[in-house]
Amino acid sequence: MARLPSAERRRQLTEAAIRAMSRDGVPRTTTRSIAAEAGVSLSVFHYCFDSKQELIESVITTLTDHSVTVVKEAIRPRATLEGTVRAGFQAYWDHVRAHPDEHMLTYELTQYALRQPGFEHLARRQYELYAETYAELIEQLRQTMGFRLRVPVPVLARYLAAMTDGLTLNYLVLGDDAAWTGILDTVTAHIAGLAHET
Amino acid sequence: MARLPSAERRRQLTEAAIRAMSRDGVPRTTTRSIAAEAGVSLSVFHYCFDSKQELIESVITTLTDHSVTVVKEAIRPRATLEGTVRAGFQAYWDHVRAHPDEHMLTYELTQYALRQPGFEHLARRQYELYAETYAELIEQLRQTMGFRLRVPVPVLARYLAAMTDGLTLNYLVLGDDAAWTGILDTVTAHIAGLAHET
DNA sequence: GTCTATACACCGATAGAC
DNA sequence: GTCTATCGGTGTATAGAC
Repeated sequence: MARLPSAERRRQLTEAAIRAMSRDGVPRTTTRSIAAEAGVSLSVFHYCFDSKQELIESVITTLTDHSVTVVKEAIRPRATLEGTVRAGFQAYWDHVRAHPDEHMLTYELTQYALRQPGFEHLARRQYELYAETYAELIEQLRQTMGFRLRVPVPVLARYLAAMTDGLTLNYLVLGDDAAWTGILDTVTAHIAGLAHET
Repeated sequence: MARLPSAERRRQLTEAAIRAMSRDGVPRTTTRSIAAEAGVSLSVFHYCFDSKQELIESVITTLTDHSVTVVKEAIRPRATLEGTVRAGFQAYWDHVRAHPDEHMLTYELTQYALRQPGFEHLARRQYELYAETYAELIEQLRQTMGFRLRVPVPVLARYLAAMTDGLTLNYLVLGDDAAWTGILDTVTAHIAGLAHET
């Protein structure tokens, strides 16, 4: 087995864990299966990570940063405010439909973190980061496109984060792609209606 | 050990499992800990249930029916439509704040069911039942209080189910009780605004 | 520092005695 | 119906080779 620096091995094992957990689910993913997926022995795993928890912490931070990137890239100014909101939701929704396993995994890891003593902060960081990301994007759009909001930015940001979270989870459970267009339309109209021109 | 009929033992074990899982989380709840919580031996457990999966199926159906009852009891006609919606959200929200562990457990069990081959139908049944319950309540309120809706009932029902689900999960992760009143106000105004008098 | 081999306690599940 | 013994598999730890 090639001798690689520990940092590189950690990256390999983290990516292997994301693949294995997305495919098999968190509970069924064992340290042995992660090591096999990365092509190393179980002992190498425990040389790079003190425990399975430490590996999962690495997985959570990696995936959280990725999700924030997805949301940030989904939203950018268009011709009208309603069009901007619609395109943003659509881009995010397309990502959910294209990568359901990855989104499912983030929910599983949230539950894992909430139940693991000393890991609650990772779940909170994840959800706070979502709300902060939405808040930044709203503020940015507000300045670029010029409008006022009928509700405070932090309230709208948390509402957006929670609502998209709920829609995503319900889609992952129920599927039925066609059923959500009407809901996205209703939500889009609501959000756009919360803003008015200055 | 007293010799009880198998059906009674199943009920005891199901209730013991709900207590143990709410307290310790699903992954940490072992068949041995459930048996101990119910005051029986491990073998009695495997006499009443073929597997841990079969016990969990019993837990899921029990809790799903309970959640539906909570939502149904939360919503009943008041003086105004906005007041009805507000009181409904408030009653549901009070239940979430009073029993966070039970709500957390339902999310964990949803994830469990989605990942367990042959159990996906339990997760779907759960979420379909929520949407159906909301649809029934909307229809019932519509006839009692007399109003029309700007969106089809099934769309509004699914939207309500998904949104309350997302708000609940975000509250369970972030806590911060005070932060959600503004969001509940915004949502209440939106939902009430989707209806108009006939 | 990196990797191999092996051992241990615990889990879910089952067979078989009483 | 109830219990003991036991199985393969899991997370974790460590002694020691390279």
